Amino acid sequence: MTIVIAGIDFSAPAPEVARQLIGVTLLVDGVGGRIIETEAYDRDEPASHCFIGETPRNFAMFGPPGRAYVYRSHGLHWCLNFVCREPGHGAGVLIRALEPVVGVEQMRERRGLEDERLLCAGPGRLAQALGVTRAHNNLPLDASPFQLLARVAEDGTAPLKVLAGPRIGISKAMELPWRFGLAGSRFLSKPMR
DNA sequence: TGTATGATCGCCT
DNA sequence: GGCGATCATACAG
Repeated sequence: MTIVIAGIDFSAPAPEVARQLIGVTLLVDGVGGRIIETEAYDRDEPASHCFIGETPRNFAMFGPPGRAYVYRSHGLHWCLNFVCREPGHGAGVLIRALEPVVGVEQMRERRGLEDERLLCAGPGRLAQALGVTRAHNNLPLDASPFQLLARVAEDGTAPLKVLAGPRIGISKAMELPWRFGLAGSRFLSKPMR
């Protein structure tokens, strides 16, 4: 069984989906932009919420692929993930940053901030700018309020340059290069190296 | 440019 | 009881 949204097969392994998501446009209620930074997580690896098995918090990650998994981080921030692999596996992609494109003014209002560079540079900031909360947990990504738009074919120039590196803010499985980012983008939460 | 710290809460041990 | 898949602010150098 495969589920394809915006040209991406969400039943693929998380690192693969994470890499392919770079350049895809994500809108929530018509507000959003181009994904430029992601991280992959899988139940077989101890940095993942799924490592310990299914719980009330992470149940969405064990559901069908192509849905959202939203969790609260540090009691303050919401973070948005895309579920992948087959149902019951436990894998997902954390959306860490995007380049604001549509509804920039509304994002500014939600964030109470002028600097466009910091509107969506980080998972907590991104969720706030897009108005993502627990209410979005377990919702399918191919239906309202979500909208995923396939990466537009580059106009004959070079394909997107995607770099990989260690994930941010974790203390386990640091060796996995499962963070992906668009090379040189100024909207990254941190530069890639 | 870098390191430290507080805010704040659900979930796990 | 403790600890985050974080962020903003406050300082030091």
